Amino acid sequence: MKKTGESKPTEAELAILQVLWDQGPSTVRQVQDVLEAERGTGYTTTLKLMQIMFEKGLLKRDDGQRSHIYAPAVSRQKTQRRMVGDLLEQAFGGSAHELVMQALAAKKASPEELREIRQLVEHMEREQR
Amino acid sequence: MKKTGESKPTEAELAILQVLWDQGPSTVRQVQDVLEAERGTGYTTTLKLMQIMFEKGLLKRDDGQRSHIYAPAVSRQKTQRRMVGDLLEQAFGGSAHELVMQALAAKKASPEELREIRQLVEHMEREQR
DNA sequence: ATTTGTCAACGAAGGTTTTCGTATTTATGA
DNA sequence: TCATAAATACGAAAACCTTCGTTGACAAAT
Repeated sequence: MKKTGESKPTEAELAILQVLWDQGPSTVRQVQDVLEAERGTGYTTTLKLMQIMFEKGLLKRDDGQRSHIYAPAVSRQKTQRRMVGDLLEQAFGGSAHELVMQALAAKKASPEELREIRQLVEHMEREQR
Repeated sequence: MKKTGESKPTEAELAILQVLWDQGPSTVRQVQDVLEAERGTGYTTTLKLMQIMFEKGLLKRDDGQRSHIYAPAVSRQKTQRRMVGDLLEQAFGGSAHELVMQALAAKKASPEELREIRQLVEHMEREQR
């Protein structure tokens, strides 16, 4: 088993991970440019956060260059799954059914999305025999 | 429009809300008895938290009695919806499809649950015409 | 009336997250 | 070489969350 980032990312950390997941390995500046626009974060704030995340094992980094290149050390999938799992326990008492209901209510899903979701569920039902 | 609790509950606050949603209006002592067993929380800790939640508008209270009676000021549904909505934006970039997938992966849903979810989706698909 | 127990109130401490100011380092080019 | 720009490093402050010790009020039992 591999030992990756244990702690669950905070809100600000998650915003950084999103950028890195979307854009791939990036410098602090590149991440900050996005965050500046999105949330008005200052440069040193982003830098410090990314340094802490590196120490926590949430990010990897290549400091061979003048500007260090940061990359996620945790996968989007695993992080998402963990966060959903936490929410499921904390707010829904483990009822996936309830969570899905609220998710669909929170965001009007498009017909395409609904179809995808239905097919996913059907697939899981078939697999479960 | 009614102006209810704006802020999103923290983890400890959510645990208190759960108890109140489940048991109905309760004294600090009644809430604490549950939390004591669940997370080993001390009495004054629970009290302080509930006082803060009252100030924030997360709880209502009736102080007519010797022991104040606290009740949720926010509904379980709305809170759940808000939290799912936040997670959807923060961690899934708004993709409900992705979220549902991870939710089902995080917790193996039972055949009954899967059936319920499928029927829910089918219902929504029909409604959308 | 005094004691005993329960409760709300208050304040403060410890931890974590987030932000930012300042200093230091490094590359570039005049 | 020196000035400048851009980046990292460092430390500390501000805000928030969580916990708990202590105090005073109140009620019931003695």
